[in-house]
Amino acid sequence: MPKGIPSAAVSRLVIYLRVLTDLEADGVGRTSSDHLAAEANVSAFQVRKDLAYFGSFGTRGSGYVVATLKRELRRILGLTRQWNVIIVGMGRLGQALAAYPQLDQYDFELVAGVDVDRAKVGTRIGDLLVYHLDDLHQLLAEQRVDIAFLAVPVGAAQAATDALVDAGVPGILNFAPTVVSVPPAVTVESVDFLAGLKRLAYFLHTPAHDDGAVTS
Amino acid sequence: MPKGIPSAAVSRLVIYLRVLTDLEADGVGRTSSDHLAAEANVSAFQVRKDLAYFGSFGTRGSGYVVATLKRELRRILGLTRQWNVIIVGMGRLGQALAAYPQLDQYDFELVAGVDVDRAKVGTRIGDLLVYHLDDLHQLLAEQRVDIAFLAVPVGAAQAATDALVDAGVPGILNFAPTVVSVPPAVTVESVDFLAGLKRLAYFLHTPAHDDGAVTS
DNA sequence: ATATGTGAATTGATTCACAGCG
DNA sequence: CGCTGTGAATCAATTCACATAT
Repeated sequence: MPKGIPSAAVSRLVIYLRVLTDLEADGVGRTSSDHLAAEANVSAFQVRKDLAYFGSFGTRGSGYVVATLKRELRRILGLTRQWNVIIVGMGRLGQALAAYPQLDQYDFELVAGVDVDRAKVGTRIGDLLVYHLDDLHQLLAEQRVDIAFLAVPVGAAQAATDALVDAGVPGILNFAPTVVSVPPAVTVESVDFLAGLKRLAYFLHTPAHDDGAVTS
Repeated sequence: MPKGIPSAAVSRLVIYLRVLTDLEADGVGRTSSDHLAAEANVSAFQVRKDLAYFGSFGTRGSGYVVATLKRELRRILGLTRQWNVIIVGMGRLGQALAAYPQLDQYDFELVAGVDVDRAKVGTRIGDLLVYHLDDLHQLLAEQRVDIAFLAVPVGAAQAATDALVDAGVPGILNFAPTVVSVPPAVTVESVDFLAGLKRLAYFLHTPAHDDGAVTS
């Protein structure tokens, strides 16, 4: 069924899922596209269209059952299986990520750290055993790895990416403020706060904005 | 001149600026849309169109002068003036941001920390003096503040945002994994690694991807 | 009566082809 | 002759209006 889905729609599904989680925690049983739209800062049309890309999950006249829609969104987003994650680069950022509390909320499981610093290799940081970047193949032989958090300095990002690709890691969440190149079989998402900061500078610097809304 | 500029174009300008900075560091004096495109993982059409939104900066037949184009992009993005930044939420993330090395590279100047923990208020973290959230007005009276890094827990994000809006902070870089609402006069950019992670899960989970490229 | 689901219309962004200039 | 700059064309995404189901 997924055919030509705007990737912006996927970003919004993530938001809807959060809203639903909050609603469920508040004991709300049913909701509507209007309500979801208000919480997510988008239009109700948008909510219904985004959901329609994947199926139909509501009942006309009465809206959506929170628990049902939440379950469906988790399924659509792939959040019903376990994802094994390694952290590449155990500096300040890598360590902060290792200590991040709610990662396992949706079965993201940290399975190892990776660094090039021999002083760190073999130690435990948090409860992650640290491997050397050169031992990635060995690590991947022992352990399925779905996702790598790339938390190395800019200058090391492409080389580390190449090593990850070579070892067969299919997904990379890139925290380095640079574009990394990968072959088509590998998927990269970037989390780039310096880019966000500079976009913000642009919007503040330049009049002509009417929004007040959010981007990811 | 800025009229109906795709916000994706702004994101790409940030990338082009990085590429130019690298080129300059390598002593390269001239470049072309083809070359920039290759480095930024986009098409040469895209590079030229993005630049054309703001003016014309090259010379036909020979391309762009690195130093000139870099200067123009800095000007367009608003990176030629100083931006005063406060960090709201001096927990693990706030402290990591306070210690981030290259922030002043483009005149982003950290001027204060903010927290609600009385044990932190009045102390220095890094070299940031920490204010109480309730004293924002006082802080803003002493000091121009252009941008707040919102690094508080999810549950506190909207309340802290309201306080920032009320105190008159025009720009917010939101690190909390939630949508915050602001009036139209305030600009928010979000840096949401959990959302990025879930998008990544979706793309890995769902076939139908041909890309290998990046998003911000 | 009410709120979803969806084809059609509109708006927006990207791609293209080539005119324009050095 | 080469590479930029840009109107025109294509492609994608959002908005809308309303038919549809409960």
